[in-house]
Amino acid sequence: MEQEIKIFKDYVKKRELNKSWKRDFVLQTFLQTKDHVSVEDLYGLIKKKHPEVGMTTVFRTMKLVVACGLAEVVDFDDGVRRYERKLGREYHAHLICTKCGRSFESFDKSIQDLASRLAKKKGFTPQKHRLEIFGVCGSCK
Amino acid sequence: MEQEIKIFKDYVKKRELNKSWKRDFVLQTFLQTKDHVSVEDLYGLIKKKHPEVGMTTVFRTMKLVVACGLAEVVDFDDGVRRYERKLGREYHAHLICTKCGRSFESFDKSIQDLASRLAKKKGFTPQKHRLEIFGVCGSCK
DNA sequence: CTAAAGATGAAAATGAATTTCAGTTTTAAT
DNA sequence: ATTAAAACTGAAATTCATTTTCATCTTTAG
Repeated sequence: MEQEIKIFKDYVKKRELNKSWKRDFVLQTFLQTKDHVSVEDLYGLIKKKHPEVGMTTVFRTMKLVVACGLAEVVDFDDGVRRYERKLGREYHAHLICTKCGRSFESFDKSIQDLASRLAKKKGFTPQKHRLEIFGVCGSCK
Repeated sequence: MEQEIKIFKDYVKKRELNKSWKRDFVLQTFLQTKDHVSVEDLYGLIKKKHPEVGMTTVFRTMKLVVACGLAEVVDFDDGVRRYERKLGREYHAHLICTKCGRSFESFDKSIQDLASRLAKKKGFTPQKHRLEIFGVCGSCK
């Protein structure tokens, strides 16, 4: 987490942005989450301690957090943007249960291998990829 | 295309919906498209011949077309829902160029194999999956 | 033919995300 | 420390894709 905060601060400095405790608090709150949080989720958590931080700031901060590579946007097909921590986490696929809505992660080297193989085959320089598997989870069936 | 029209008509009958030439025309227009069309794309095509068909009907019809399995929703991260024909098309990954925005398809058996292997490993019954690879295409670099 | 069930388009509503703007905070130069 | 410029902020307004509403038109069964 220290490392992530440093990356964020460096990024803020590089972009010549001012410092702001609200922004820092949004980041800190985000870094304490697991899995996949929406802005609304985060805003709910933040409000408990600092109701003076607005939703807009959460949106704005998360855009920065993505921009500096600390978070990634994930899409579960429900119209809400979610974020997950990126740093130090290997690439992973998402398994989304279509019954209970819970999501799981699958770490597997072969996903990356496959993605870059397919990209090269088409003359692409791959930047990122995502694999989402929808199905029914063990406890739902 | 005949086959797809039959599937649609059967589905409409099963759901006890009335018939409607407008709906049929939306389907027909969709079936003539390649790649990945948004409702706006489709509406543009439809308006040329039948300006009396409204955007709402296109939205409503495409929901049916997806429901009966003739189309699939694809997400290119730009906030617009796109549809692609499904029937008789093998599963494929999408390669999306982050410079020009064009998208390509990659057919490769190993994607399915990998997805179902990962699903089973987690106790999931897989229903569908999607793989999107973002990068820079050959002509953009 | 006719009434009920469905389908339709225009307009209103929705809802997540973004922009605007006036007021607040931070910064860097004094 | 003072201060003016630049950046940041929340609330409200805006955007934009999609959905809903509703009065009207079309289809269907009887």
